Amino acid sequence: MKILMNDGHVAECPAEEELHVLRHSAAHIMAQAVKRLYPEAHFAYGPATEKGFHYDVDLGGTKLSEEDLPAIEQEMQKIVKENLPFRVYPLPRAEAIALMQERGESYKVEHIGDLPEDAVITFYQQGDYIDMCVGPHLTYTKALKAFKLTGLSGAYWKNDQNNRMLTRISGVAFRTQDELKEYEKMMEEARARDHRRIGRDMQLFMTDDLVGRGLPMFLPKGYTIWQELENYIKDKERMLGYQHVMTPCVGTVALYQTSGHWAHYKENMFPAMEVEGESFVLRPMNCPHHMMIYANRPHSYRDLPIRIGEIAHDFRFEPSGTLKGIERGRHFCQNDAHLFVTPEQIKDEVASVVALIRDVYRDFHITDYRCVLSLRDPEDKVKYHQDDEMWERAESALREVLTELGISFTEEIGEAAFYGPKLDVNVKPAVGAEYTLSTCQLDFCLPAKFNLKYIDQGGVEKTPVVLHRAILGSLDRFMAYLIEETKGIFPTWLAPVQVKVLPVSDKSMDYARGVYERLKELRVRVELDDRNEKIGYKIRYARQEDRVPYMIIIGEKEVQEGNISVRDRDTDETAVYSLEDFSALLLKKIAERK
RNA sequence: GCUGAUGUAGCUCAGUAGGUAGAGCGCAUCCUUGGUAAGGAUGAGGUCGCCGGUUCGACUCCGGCCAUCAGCUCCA
Repeated sequence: MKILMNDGHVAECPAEEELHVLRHSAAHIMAQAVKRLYPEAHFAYGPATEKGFHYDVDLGGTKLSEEDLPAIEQEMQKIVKENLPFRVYPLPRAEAIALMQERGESYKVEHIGDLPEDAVITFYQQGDYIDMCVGPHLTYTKALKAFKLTGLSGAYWKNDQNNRMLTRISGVAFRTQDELKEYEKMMEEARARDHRRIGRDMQLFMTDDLVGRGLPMFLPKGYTIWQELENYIKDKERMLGYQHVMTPCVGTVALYQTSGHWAHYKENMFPAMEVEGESFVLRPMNCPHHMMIYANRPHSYRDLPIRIGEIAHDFRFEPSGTLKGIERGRHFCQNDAHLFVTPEQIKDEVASVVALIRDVYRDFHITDYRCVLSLRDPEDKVKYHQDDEMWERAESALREVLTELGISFTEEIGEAAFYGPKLDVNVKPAVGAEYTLSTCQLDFCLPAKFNLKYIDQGGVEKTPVVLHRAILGSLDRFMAYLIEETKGIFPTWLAPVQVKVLPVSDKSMDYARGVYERLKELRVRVELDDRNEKIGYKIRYARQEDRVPYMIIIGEKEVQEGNISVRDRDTDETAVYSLEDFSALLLKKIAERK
């Protein structure tokens, strides 16, 4: 594929760049189509994206609806057919501004203002459409062979919600029609994996308007998984010396004033409740409660590290537009812990947290994740606790430890908690934007605010350092992730129903019931399908609806021979066992969390 | 919260130029006792998201609200 570089020469495109160029040019072609249909349109940013492209457009008073997309797409097809050549030319800054002003492209003018004084400003033009752009681009419009407009949404100018909202028109583009079809198929599969859909189909959780927005409720089957996860992580933590506590979901406003949440986090909290002259809030985090537990009695350096863990219910007033099933709600349960350590212990404890994250990810086969060192934005005087020296110390300490541990991470400014920097481990869901699963945060701030102390070797009072960490993040979100990764086909130890007993007919019902009762005694999560249906129907149901790992089929043959036929979900193969042999194997598998 | 779209049975979806609704699956009952992914019959389910307005009459038209979805912003 030939591409037009911004110095005017035509080059062969490196294979790995092809899609990006294609998509970027698609954005320009779309802009041209939009300009033809809506001469009043002005353009902001129009980049290539992961699977396609979008352009943020200011249409003045014109409202676009999804019904208008086919017309824009058709106009794009027309432009492709016209096979217009792309041209490129540089302009001196003043002329560039003049050209954009003349065309009413105020966003481009503003963009030029943000560029360095000596920047070379290049313009790409196809037909009568001119766009300020560094390129490269296609050489002819006909090179765009497979694209589709996918949606319409809003987007803030420069991603700032204080700015004007523009109309974002999005599309996808690929090298060939086949690739496009492949993509559409993949998207359909992704939608089928959406945890909200599977959660409803499998009866894992529900929501109700009357209960409230962003307040999911776990149904018996979902809560079963939830409890298994809770036991799993608490068990791991106990082995690492964590002690678990239980604290209330409410605290006084004064508590959160002390911690600084009231100053830095109030926007995300439910408003205060006045009771008998005191103000209470639903807690958004558990740090203050755990600080008070630490402060409950004096500590020696010999006691540290103290690791306080809790599966804690939290409430955050999330903007309504951000709620998403159990991935992000206004109530959730954190797998939270606070590690109170001496400065010398920071490194070992961070290492131990990182090791735990890796261990857990191995258990759940999580391989596709990204580590981010989240730093404060020093310019943001509102969001962050103000203490430059403290931030300097915390950020460099955390960076140093992560580097020493050989973790590859990217740094992101303005992503820190108000009290300190964090290591975030991010994953991507089937549908939607990346989110944080695990986090480990280094905090020199809260221990001081709560005046926490320990007595060091020399008998001197010192302030401990606190690590805030969540491994499963929130159980809710972790479950959302698991549902999407497994498509609801949970490993046996997590499966809400582990075994389903399916009698072939009433003649084998008594025997089947005996098998069912025995497995129940062994604490296996077992169900008996005693409905008056054919065996084929029961099997289909057990597979499709419940995704049950094991089906035990009981007919007259099994009754006579005194054994059971077990059909394995994963292999689809049926084998004959004695009930005792099978249950021994099953219990072992469950105990090993497989 | 912002921009846009959507809201009909448990689920997936039809439907009416305004005359109070249908299908498939699921569910219940009966027949069938059937051996590894759909046996048959009958039946019960709907304040057509909620509240107002226009109209003789609104699921349909208009307004407001609520919720959901996509994206933006934000976050565990």
